This record gives sequence, C-alpha cells and structure tokens, in this order.
Amino acid sequence: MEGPVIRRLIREASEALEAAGLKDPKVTLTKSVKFGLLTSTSSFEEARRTGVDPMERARSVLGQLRLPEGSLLEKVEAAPPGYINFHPSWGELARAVVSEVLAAPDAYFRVEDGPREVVVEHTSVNPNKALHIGHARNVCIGDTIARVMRKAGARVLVINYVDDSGVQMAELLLGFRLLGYPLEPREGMRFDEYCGDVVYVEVNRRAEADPEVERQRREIARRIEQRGTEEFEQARRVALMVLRDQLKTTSRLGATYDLLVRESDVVVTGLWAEAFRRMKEAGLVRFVEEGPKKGCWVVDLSGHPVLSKEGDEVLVKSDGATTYVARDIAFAMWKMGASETRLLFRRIELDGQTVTMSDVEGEDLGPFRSDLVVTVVDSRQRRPQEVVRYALERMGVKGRYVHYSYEPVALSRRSAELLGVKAEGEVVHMSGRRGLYFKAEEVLDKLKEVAARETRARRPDWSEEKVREVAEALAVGAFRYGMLRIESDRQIVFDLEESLRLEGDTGPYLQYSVVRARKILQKAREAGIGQIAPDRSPPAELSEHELQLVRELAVTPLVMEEVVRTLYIRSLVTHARNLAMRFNEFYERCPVIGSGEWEGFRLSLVGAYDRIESRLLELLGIPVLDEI
RNA sequence: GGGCCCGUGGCCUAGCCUGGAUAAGGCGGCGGCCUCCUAAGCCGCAGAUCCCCGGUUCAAAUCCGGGCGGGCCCGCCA
Repeated sequence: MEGPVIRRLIREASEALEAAGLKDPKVTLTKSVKFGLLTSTSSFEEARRTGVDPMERARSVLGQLRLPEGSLLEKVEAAPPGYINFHPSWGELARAVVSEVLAAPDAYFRVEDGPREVVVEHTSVNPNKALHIGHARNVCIGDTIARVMRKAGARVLVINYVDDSGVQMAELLLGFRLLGYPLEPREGMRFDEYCGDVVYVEVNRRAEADPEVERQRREIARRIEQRGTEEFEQARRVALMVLRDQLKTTSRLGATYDLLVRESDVVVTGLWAEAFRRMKEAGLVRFVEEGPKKGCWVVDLSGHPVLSKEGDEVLVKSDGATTYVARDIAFAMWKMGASETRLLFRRIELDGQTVTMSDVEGEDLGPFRSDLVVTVVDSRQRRPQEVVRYALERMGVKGRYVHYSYEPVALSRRSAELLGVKAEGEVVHMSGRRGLYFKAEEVLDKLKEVAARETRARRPDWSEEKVREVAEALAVGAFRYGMLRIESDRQIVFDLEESLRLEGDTGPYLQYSVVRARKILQKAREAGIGQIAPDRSPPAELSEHELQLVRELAVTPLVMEEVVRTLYIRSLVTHARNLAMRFNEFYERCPVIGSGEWEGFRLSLVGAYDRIESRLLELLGIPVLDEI
C-alpha cells in the first residue's frame, strides 16, 4: 500500500527536482489551482546562493527534469519570477482520489508516525456547578483532540479529573449543613444548576456579610480533607450527584470519558507520597526554614529559565496539607504512566450510564505507558502547568507532557446586560459568584429552539419528534463549531444573539453540505442510476469546481498529519469548512443526476465527498444528518 | 517590576509554526439566482495603512528587535 496519492505526488515532485540538480528541494501546495497542484520555490534560494536569475534557474532545472513513467503529474512549468509548478492530469488525479477514498476512506485519516499511546485530560470542572460556556470550550477542544488521535491510530485514554475535596465543596456543604438547603433541588431544576445557581451564590453572599459563616466554611474545608469524617463522605456524595448532571451536558455535547478520577483518591492511594519522594531524590524540593513561606515544602525553581524570577512554588503547606499543584504533579506523573503507585477503579452506574471511576476499593486496571499526555486547561493556569511540566522533566519522566492552553470565554457587553449586569467595557468576564455566566445547557436549548422553528417552517410535513431530533443535532453542531472555529490562543467573546445564527460560517453550513451530498446519493439509489463506482474517470476535462473539490479532498491526509503533529485543531476546522465550500460551489453548478456521461463520475465524487466530510464532522463532534 | 497571549475591511474570524504569485471566509450593506439533486445555499458589487517603527531577505500579514493598545498570570486558592 503506497498511501494517499497526494503523498506520492509530493515525493515524486521532490525526487524529480533533486535529480534535476536542485539541492534539498521544497515542494508545497500551490495557493491556487491555476498554478497547478504543487509548486517549488527552491530556485529562489539557489538563485540567491549562486547569483543567477531565479527564472533562469527554474528553466534550467526544467530542462533536466524527468518525472517518473506514468506519473499523474503531467506538466511542469516555470512561472515568473521563478516558481516551478507541477500540473497534474486533473482527470486522472480525480479518478485516483475518488477511488482510494471510496475503497478505504479511513486511510486518509491514519497518521503513521504520530504518537501511539495518548492520554487526554479535559473538562475537569469542579463538581459544584453546572457547566457554563467556558467549560464547554474545554470539553469541545479536549474531545476533539481525543477523537483526532483515535482516528489517527493512537490508543487514547480520556480522563475527567474531579476535584471533590477543595474549598468549593466546603462552600456547598456549608449551604446544605448550616444554611438548611435541602439536598433536593426545586421541582424541575437540575441538581448541578441548583448547586451553582442557588446554593453557591447564596453561601458566598452570606459569607461575605458574616464572618461566622466564613469561619464555619473553613472548618468544613478542613474536615472535608479527612477521610472518614461525615463531611468527607457527604462531599463525595454531593460531588457524585453534581457530576451525574454535568455528564448529561458533556454527553449532549458528544464527549465521553474512559476514566473519572477523583482528587480525593490521588492523595490516599499514596500517589502523592511517591511523587514527593521522587522529587526529593531529584533534589527538586526543599523545606523552607525562614521567611514568609517558613515551614512549607516548595519546588525549587531556581534552575528554571523563567519561573526562577518568581517565588518557589509551595507544595506542602506549613499545616501539612498539599496544594493543588502538588496533587497535580502526582497525577501528571500517573498520567504519563511513570508512577509505581496504581490508582484503582470501579465501574459504577450513574444515571443509567456506566462510568469507570477511581475508588480506593476498586480494582487495578494494570500498568500503562503513554508517549503523549495532553492536559486541556485554560491559559490562566499556564504557570502552575509549567511547574508540573518542569517537575516531570526534572524527575526524569519520559514522554511528552503538553498543556493545551486556551483563552477563556468572556461575554460581550450586550450579553452581560442580558444577564442584568451593568458592563464597564466591551468585554465582561464571567463570574460564578455574581451569577454572570451562560450555562452550556441554556445556550444549547435556545439554539435548539431556533433550529426547531426554522426546521418546522421548512419541513411542515415533519413530525414534531423528527423536528426536535434534527434541531438538537443542528444545535450541537452550531455550538461545537462555534467553540472550535476560534483559535485557542484567542479569547472568545460570546454574544448570545450572534451565537444563535445558523447561517454563514456555522456548524449547520457543514452539516447542510453533507445533507445535500447524501440527498443526491439517495436519489440516485432510488432512481436505480447505479452504484457509485470507484473507478470512474471523468469523460472530459474537469470544470474548475470539480477540480477544486478534488484538490481539497486529496489534501486531507496532509491536514491530519499536521493536526496530529501540532495538536492545532483549527486547521481541521478550516479544512472541513473549505471542503464544504468547495462542495457547495460544485453542487450549485454541476448537476449530477441526469448529467448524462458525467453522471457516473460525479456521483462517485459526491460519494467521496460524503465519506471524507462526514468523518471530518465526526472528528469535530458535529452530528452528521441525512436530511435537515 | 517579571512573564505569557492577542492586535487583519464597519463587526467577527482564517492565513503566521514551515516567508513566495491578486490577503480568504462570514456578519452587516447594495444587487441578482428556486418550472432543475433541499435557497440553512450560490453569484456579483462596495469595503483593508494586515496596530506603529526599524531590521533580516530577491521576497514580510508571516521571521527578528523596539514601541503602542487590549487581556491574563506571578497566593501556605483551586
């Protein structure tokens, strides 16, 4: 098996250039089909070294250039001011691409030299509230990375880290134990929303006004960390109840987890003790004898190029308690498969679905190793995440640990004011305390409403059930695309009205293009026009739109390769969008059914598009539909 | 004070890693296209000092340096 045709052509072009005397030639895709498929700018570099005119150099290379017998690259030309452009026989390329896609579409997504064992941690929302749109960004990114890695051929373990022992749990318990909130939400309210919207907000309000409430909160926080106390048990129970609802949301978004790890288990299993011991052996930690951090164990950051300018990071507080970073180092070591300590797991039922959750009385799932660990956490945790990475490096842990950082989701002024908050600037940060946030569920519901209204208007004959099913898929598609289309390094300024659009550069645009393709295929089947055949050559020269579509399909393996290498999901989104655009253009101008001698080829091309775009949508977690 | 991220038509974004041929898409505006595979679509028009200055280069939105503007981080919180 030679692999996708695009790789073969790049190799042929660069070998031919080399044989023609260009040293270490660079071959890239052209930016427009009118320059052919592939291009090289290496004659520019050579021209500089030798002082000749690049165009002249390109011509002289051309004189020496021989392409292999039967190559799909049929024409090479020099273009001013010195490019060497490779033009394929588009018809033959189309036949090759369509036939290999129809024969084995998944091969376009396999990446041979990528990581084989991958751990992805994402979501990891404190179990005291419902997911808001900021958390949802994390879920969409993490889930997509996991899907991509799996599709590329890696074994992937997806983990959701559940912090059930921090102060945020103490605040909740305080509400239940002392302020008398019942452990049941009001009728018709979800438990996670009840905790986040009602109990948490109220406890904070009371604690700010009354120092006694604040004192009790601290007392509960202390007891919550001691296994065996009533508070410990209750915190775990409440966390589980909230988690159950959070998982409804993540599941609605299409995300799944292989393992749920409770922070309370990371400490008791001795994972922390092992990490602490190994850090001591590596000379990475020291005990502070004096100064403001007297009595603490800290990570010695003096050897770190940047962090050394700031203070050392506290791992063990003077009262003996570990910090979040400490536990995270221990957990990261485990995720890398580098710890001797094993976490134990047990399968439990949570609201109908079976999940695998850490449990000190569970079973050992056996050792594992990972050559890549991706932790999806927002950019505000860059510093602690760098401390984690540095600690692993200094402990001699092998493998790549990546903090996949993304900027948080903020609100537009308009949307903040919708929540009753007077905004100073154009961008307002969400705040759980102030009730200033949009929950993922409410945005999805609104999106679904809009989609249902549209669908009803377009398909008056559909049943309400069908309408709602399609509306849900469109809502999820629009939501996930909205979260993924913005580069991770860029803050998302969420605007409700803007996010409820279903036209233009949105998820439904992609979904619709697949629906169109599938409708053609279905009609063809019904009309008995015949099967899409893998080996159809176009009867004459391809139109511009067919050729663009072929090119975009062909490039898919290169995009996958890039995404796996850089973890830069944005390229996948752009590719899925460009491909859909090419298809829509093709659709508008090239009739398929009833196109006579073109019918067979075009039908196959549509089939190939359906195979590839459906898989791209799947990777992005955007539901694929047969009709909308 | 130290560090990180962002700055692209009126608005929202892609392109930057890996420099290359007219800077791409959407929203909004104006004008077109449904006796033909679903118009959640397509086509056309108007609209850009790619934040500024300097450097490297045959070539800079892209790389380097310095500014300016916006955001974030530097806690015995998580």
